Amino acid sequence: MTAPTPLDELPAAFEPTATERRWYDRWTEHGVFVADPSRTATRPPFTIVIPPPNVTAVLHMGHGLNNSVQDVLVRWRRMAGDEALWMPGTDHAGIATQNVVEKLVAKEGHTRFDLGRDAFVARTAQFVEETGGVILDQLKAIGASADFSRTAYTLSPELSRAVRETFVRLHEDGLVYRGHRVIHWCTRCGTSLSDEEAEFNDTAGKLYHLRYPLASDPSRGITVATTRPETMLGDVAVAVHPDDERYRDLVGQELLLPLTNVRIPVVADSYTDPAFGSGAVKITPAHDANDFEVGKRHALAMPVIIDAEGMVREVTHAEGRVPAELNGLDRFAARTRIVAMLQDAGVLQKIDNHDHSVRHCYRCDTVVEPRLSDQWFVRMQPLADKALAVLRSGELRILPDRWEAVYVNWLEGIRDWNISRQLWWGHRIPVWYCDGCGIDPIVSRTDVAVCPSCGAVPRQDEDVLDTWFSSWLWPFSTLGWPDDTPDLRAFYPTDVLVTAPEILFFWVARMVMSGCWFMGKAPFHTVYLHGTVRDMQHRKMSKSLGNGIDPLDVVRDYGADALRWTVIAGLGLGVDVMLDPNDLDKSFAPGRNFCTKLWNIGRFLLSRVGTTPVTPLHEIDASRLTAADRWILDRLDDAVRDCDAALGPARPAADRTWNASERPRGLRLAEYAESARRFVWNELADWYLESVKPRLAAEGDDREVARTVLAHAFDNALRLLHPIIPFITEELWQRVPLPRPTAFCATAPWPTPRAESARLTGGDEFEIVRLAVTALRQVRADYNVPPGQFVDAVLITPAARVAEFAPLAAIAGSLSRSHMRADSVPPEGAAAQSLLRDGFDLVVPLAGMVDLDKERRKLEAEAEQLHTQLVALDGRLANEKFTAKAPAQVVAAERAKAEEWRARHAQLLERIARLGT
RNA sequence: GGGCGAAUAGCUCAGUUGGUUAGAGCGCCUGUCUUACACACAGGAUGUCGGGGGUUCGAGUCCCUCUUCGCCCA
Repeated sequence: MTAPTPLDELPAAFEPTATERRWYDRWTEHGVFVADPSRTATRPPFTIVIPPPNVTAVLHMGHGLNNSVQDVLVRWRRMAGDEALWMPGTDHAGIATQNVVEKLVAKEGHTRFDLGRDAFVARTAQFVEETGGVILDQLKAIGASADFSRTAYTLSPELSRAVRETFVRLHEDGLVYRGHRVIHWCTRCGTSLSDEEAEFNDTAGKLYHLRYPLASDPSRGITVATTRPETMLGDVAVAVHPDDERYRDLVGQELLLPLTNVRIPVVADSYTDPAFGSGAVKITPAHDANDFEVGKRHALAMPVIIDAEGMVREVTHAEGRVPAELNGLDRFAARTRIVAMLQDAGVLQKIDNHDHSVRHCYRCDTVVEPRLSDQWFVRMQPLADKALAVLRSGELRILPDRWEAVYVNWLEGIRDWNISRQLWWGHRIPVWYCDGCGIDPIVSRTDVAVCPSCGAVPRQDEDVLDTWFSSWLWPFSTLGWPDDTPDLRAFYPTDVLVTAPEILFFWVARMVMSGCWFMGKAPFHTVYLHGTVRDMQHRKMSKSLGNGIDPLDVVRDYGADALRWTVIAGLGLGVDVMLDPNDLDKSFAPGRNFCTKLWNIGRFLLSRVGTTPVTPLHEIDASRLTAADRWILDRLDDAVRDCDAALGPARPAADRTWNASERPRGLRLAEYAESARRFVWNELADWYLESVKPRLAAEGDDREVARTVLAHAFDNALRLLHPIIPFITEELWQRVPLPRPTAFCATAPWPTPRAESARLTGGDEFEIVRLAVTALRQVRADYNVPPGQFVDAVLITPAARVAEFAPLAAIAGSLSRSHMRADSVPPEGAAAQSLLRDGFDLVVPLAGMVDLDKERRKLEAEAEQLHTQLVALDGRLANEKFTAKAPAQVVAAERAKAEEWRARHAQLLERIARLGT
C-alpha cells in the first residue's frame, strides 16, 4: 500500500477521479466485498440480490439510484458486522437483446431468418460476451460494493439448469400446462406477451356503430358498437344480455354479417353489458380474450382473420370472410378501408369519439394483437396463495407499506402466466413432441433424443421461456440452487430487495411465489420500493424524451460521492427524485457542496490535529474533558442513534417475522443522511471545531484532549457517512491519526453510542455558549456593527458560577468577534441585552450606539408573545376537562412548561423595568 | 368502470399510537472574500397544514363529504 500523501500536500480540493479508482481497486484487491459463507457461523448474513440489469443496458440514473441504495445498505451492514453479500449479475433480456442483435444483423442487410436459428443465437451470445459486462463495470464506477467474484447471468449454464428444473418440477406439480386460448401478441416482436408485458395506454379512439341486418327480415337488425371494425370479418355471433327485453325475441335468430354475408347467430350471454352502447356486442372469438370465452361457452367457430404480422388474411377457418380488397392489408390500413366500405354499404350508423385503454407491447410500444394460439402457462393460484400468506404473516413486508395493498390486490385477482415466447434468444422450453406416435408432450430435465414410445426422433418445442421465468428464481438460482450449496444455506433467504414499483408484479411478486414454492421461505423479509428519477416537469427520464442524465457524466464532473449523496439525501421513502438534465450543476449541487465541505473540514481538522498519533478517547480521563468536549460527544451519540433509528432495524427481531411496531420502520435513507450531515457540518464544524481553535494553538495537556476529541468525532463521522460517500470518507479516514482497527474505513466498525450510563454531564454549559454567540450575532445585525469590529460583551451568570464561565465566555467571545467576560452583575449604562435561559443574560454595552427604545420594543415583543401563549396554556390547565381527561404525563408536562414560561416572562419584565421608561 | 394513495413554506418532502410555539433540505432576502471552505460564513422572511362538516378537553394527525392530482387493475 502506498503511503498517503503527506498532510501538507493534501490538495485544496478533493480529486474524485483518481481517488475513486485507487480506492475501488484497493478494496477489490483486499477482497473487501467478497462474502464467505463459512463466516456466517459467527455473524449474521446480510444479503441483497441486485435487480439484474438487462445485459444490453447501459447505466442510466434509474440504475444509479437503485444501486446507490443497495450499496448504502450493504456497506452499512458490512460495517455493522454482518457477513454482507451483494450478489451482482445481469439478465439475458430475451426480447430486448434479440431486438438489439436483429438491428445489428439488419445493418448487414439480413434478417435472423437468413442466418437461421443456431447462427443467430451464436451471434447473440457472442454479442453478449463482448458487451454484457459494460453495465457491471459502470456500477463499479459509482462505487458498488457487490461481490463481483460471484457475478451471475440468467442464461449461464448454472442458472439455465435451475430454469429447467423449475419448469419440470412445476409440470410435475401440475402447475405448468399447455393452453389454447387468446393471448397478447406483439406483431413487431413476433411473440406472445404476458398480461404484465402488455401495458395499458389510454388512447383517444373511436366507437363505430354497425348495423347487422336480420337474415330473415333485413328491415330489422341489431346495432353493435366496436372500437376495432376490422375484426368484424371474424365475427361469429352477436351477444345480448339474457335479461335484455329489447333483444329477447331475436335470440336464436340469425344475422347477416355485412360485406361477407356470413350468417351468424344472436346468442344470450351475461358477459354482455346492457348499458354499454346498444347493449349488443359482436363476438370475435379468435381476436378478443373475452369473446373467446363467449365463443367457448356457445361452441362457436373461431375464424382467424389477422396473421402473426398483423395482416388481414383468411388465416384459419376463415374461408370467404376476407374481401379481396382487404386481403394482405395491415390491420390499421384495413380499418380505414373497411370503415369506408361499411359506410358505402350503409352499415355504419355513427362514429363516436371514445377514450379507452389499449394494450401495447412494453418493449416496443406496438399495439398488442389478441391472438388465438397454443402456449405454455403457469397455474398461478397456488403460488399466489403462498405469496399472500407470507405478507399476511409478516414474513415479508413492503416499504412504503401502501404498496402492500397493491400487491395483495394483484395476487387476489391473479391470472395464469403465459411463459411461452416465440423468440430465439432465451431458455428453450424443455418439451419434446413426437410426430411419429403422437404421445403426450415429453417434459424433461435432460434433452430427449429418442421418443421413449416409438423410437423416432422427437422435436423440441420451438419457443423459449419468458425472461422473467428465469429472473423469478434469482434469489436462489444465483446461490447455486437446485444444488444444496454452502452459499444457498448461508445466504438464503436474502434480506432486502431494492427495486422500483414498476416491476412489483413482473418480478417481485413472482420471486416471492417461487421462493415460497421451491425454498419454503419468502426470498427476502423486506421489499424496498424507491421512487423514480424524473426531470423538472416530473416526466420519467427516457431515451426517447432525451431527458436522461448519464451517471458517468456526473461521476466525471462531480465524482461518484456527489452523485450518491444527491440521490440518497434527496430520497424520501418511496418519493421520486427530481433532477434537471439541463442543469447538472444545480441538480448535483447538494452532493458536490457537501463533499467539498467535508473535504475542507477534513483538511482543516487534520492539519490542526497533525500527524502525531492521538491518544484514543477511552484513555482520556473524563475529568479532563471540557464542556465543549462533552457537548460534541453527546451530539455524536445523538447522531449515531438518529442514524440507527433511520436505517434500522436491519432484520426482524425474531423468527424472521416482522411485528407490528417494527414493520413500518427503517430504510429512511434521507433521514440517515441528514442526521450524519448535521453532525459533521452544523455541530462538529460550525461549533466544536471553531471553539477548539484556541486550545489547539497552545501546547500542553489540554491540546492533547482536544486532539483526541477532534480525531474521535471525525473518525466516527466518517464512518457514519461512509455508506453514502465511500470514496471521500475512505480518503480522509486513512489520514486520521488514531490507531486503526481495520485497514479500511469500508470495513471499520459501525459507530455505536456510549451507554446512557457513561454519558457525562456538562454538555449544557456549552449550550449557554452557543446561545450567547447567537445573541451577540443578532445584536451585531440589529445595530449594523461592522463584521470586523470587536465589541465588548458581558455574560451575566449566577454569582457562584462566574469563575466556571470565565473560560466559556472567552470561547463565546472568539466565536462572535467580541471581548466577552463573565460577571454576575451587568455593567452600568445603556446596553443591548438578551435573555438566554436559566437566568443567563448577554449584555452588550454598545457605547453611543444603543437604542433604548429598540431594546425595549424587542423585549416587550417577546414578553407579549410569551404572555399570549401563557394565557392559552393557563386556560388549558384551568380547564377541568383537560386535567381530568388528558394523561397525567401530558398535564405534568404542560404544568412544567407553564412554570418555565412564567419565569422567563417575569425575567423579561424585570429587564424591561431595568431599561427605565 | 373497480381499487389504492396523495394534497403541509416558492420547490421536494418529514411530521411515529390525537397532546397544543408545525420542521428539514433546496430556493429566496440582507450582510461578509473573518488566515479550511463564497460549492462558504452570519443574520432574516415565509404556512387560514386543499375546501366544508363532524368526533374530542384538544385535530396537520381520527370520521364523513367535496375538489384536484397520481398509481395500479379491468
